[in-house]
Amino acid sequence: MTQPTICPKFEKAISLLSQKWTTLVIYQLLLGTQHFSEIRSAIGISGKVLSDRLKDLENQQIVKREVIPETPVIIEYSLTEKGKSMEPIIRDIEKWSQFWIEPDLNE
Amino acid sequence: MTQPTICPKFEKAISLLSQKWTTLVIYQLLLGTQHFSEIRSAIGISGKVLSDRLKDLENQQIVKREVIPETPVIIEYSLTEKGKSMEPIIRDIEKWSQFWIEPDLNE
DNA sequence: TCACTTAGTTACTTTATGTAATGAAGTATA
DNA sequence: TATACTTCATTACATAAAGTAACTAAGTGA
Repeated sequence: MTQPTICPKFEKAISLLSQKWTTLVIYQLLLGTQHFSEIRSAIGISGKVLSDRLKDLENQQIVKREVIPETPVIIEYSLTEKGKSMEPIIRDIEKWSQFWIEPDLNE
Repeated sequence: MTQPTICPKFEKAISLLSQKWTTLVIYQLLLGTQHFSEIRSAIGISGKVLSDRLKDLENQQIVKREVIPETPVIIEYSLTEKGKSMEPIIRDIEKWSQFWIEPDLNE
């Protein structure tokens, strides 16, 4: 029996979104351009993992990293068009969660 | 500086969706009721992880597990209302991926 | 000089996934 | 009645991903 394989584009999108923190980083950047430590403290991610995630997202052309050559140098992270185009997905998750999720009380 | 914390409902939804395989399992069940080994071979997940995921999703009331007392016993997995309500999220990811994702050639 | 900041990195620990073998309950065939 | 096969799992073990904490380089400011 040949199985209908899952579309590789969809699979790739899923593997991106099912990495921990990816969605929250994008969610945070939907608010606008931010610095490393802003994202870090806003979503409570560690420096190491944020650094990894931002690299992944840059490679996927979802996040843009800009070095502003002032002194001291300023580094700005923002969403590309591709990144911004994920907003509907994230808004849907947001809406769904408001309606359907009961937050855990013991956390 | 007090940070605007992220909504716990949204966070919980995100942590659910960012578990590996969760979305693909739901995606598969959007096609209708299925048996363990159907899901397994359709999305290429291992028995162990599928077992874990289905338990998680049952606990979240996203998936319903029904034991049909025939002989041999038949076990059917399907989406609850809550599970079905995730369809728009998944369709959005699907649409987004079709437009924006270049599949990796080397995989 | 000393303390503090930003944007990371490094070494190490813990948790999550993956792989492969196994089990229980049943069927199907010789 | 062996035996081989199926389904829905579980177990033991290996590897990969994420978390923690200390550290670095370059700069500020007192």
